[in-house]
Amino acid sequence: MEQILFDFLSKYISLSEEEKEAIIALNIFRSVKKGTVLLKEGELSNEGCFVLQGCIRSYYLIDGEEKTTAFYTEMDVLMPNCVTTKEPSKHFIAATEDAIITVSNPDMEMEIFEKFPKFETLCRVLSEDLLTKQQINFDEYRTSSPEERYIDLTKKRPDLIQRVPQHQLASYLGIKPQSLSRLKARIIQKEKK
Amino acid sequence: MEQILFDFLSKYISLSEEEKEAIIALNIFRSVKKGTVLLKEGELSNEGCFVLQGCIRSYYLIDGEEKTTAFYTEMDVLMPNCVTTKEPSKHFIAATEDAIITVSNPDMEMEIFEKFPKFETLCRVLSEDLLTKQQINFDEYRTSSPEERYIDLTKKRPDLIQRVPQHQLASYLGIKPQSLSRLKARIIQKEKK
DNA sequence: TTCATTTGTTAACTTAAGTGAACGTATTCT
DNA sequence: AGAATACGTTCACTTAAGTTAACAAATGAA
Repeated sequence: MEQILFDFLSKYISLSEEEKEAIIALNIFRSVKKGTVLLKEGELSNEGCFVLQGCIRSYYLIDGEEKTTAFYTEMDVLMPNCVTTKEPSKHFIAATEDAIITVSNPDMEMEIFEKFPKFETLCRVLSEDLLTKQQINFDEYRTSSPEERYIDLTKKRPDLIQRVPQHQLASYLGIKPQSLSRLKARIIQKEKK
Repeated sequence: MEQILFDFLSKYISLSEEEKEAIIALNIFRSVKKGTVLLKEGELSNEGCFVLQGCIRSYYLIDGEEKTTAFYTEMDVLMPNCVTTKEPSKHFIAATEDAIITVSNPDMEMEIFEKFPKFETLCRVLSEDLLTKQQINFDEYRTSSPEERYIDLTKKRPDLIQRVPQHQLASYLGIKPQSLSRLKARIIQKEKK
């Protein structure tokens, strides 16, 4: 299990055995059951997480309706907005599948940064990386239609279409479940021609 | 002019005179004329910038049409995606108004990080901050309609509505200029009632 | 196993954004 | 100054998503 985390980290820096042990000593691995809500609207949290296995979803509750804004799967980093803003969360975080994650908070980071300064470089590069990915994602969302977004998703994250309920997927694409069904039918029609 | 930059940085760390001088010595201030294209699609750049005055715009050219995805104004940090991805840029960056900016690249960062390690902490915290802001922005975009986005913009960035051409604004809101005109007329109608 | 809830699809109708064109007004270039 | 271009709005028509409702299938709990 630890190996997945170290594989991910090795994309950014190489770790000595001592450093790996320091990470394991933090005892950060958690197992989460499907349906578990990790963060509710209005709550404060200072924990970020890394997904080793399973699927975690972020969503807003607006006029009694769930609006899904993100799915975090294997090798994804999840940092709730309230960790940075230090204000009550406006969104929910919940497990859409059974999941195994690691959990960390700023105090733990500080501790590690002091022992091993290169972890701060890791975190800087990682968050610059995440920022760019997020920016590209946002730009793609802005510059495409729901249909294009769906087709794009079948290419970039084909697993999501299988593992996630369609109404959550529709919401993630910015439309209603009925529109997603219609859109899929439309695509099949086009393919036949 | 330098003062604006130091005011911004002081939100994250306090700087000694020596550190301020080290920054000034880098000679990073640039003046940019309205209309100047700073980055074209297909080009590579490793320069990020900070806007001291004026307005810089990011946009994509899709089927001969400009799709505006961001406006950077006073105190905003602009990091083109290609700086991180190291692949040819997919978007353009241009000055929508005359502007004064600072420019920096990873080599300059490295140099500063070595002399003053706390600059790396600054950059880590700054990019974590930007990531969260970007995430909140994206979530708001996803969970609202063009009309809501327009009303939201009048509250959060009222200056933009005055200083930016309406067709760029429409594109930024994810609609055509005609729809923006219609939407504004609709809002006025509602206000009358 | 059965009953209830959740989920996914289809259909008819409504609403709002896209499209193409016209028109008046700025702005810019020569 | 005059012509050309760019800009913003309005209009009629098209297109796609929202809404409401019905129904079938899958899932889950009693």
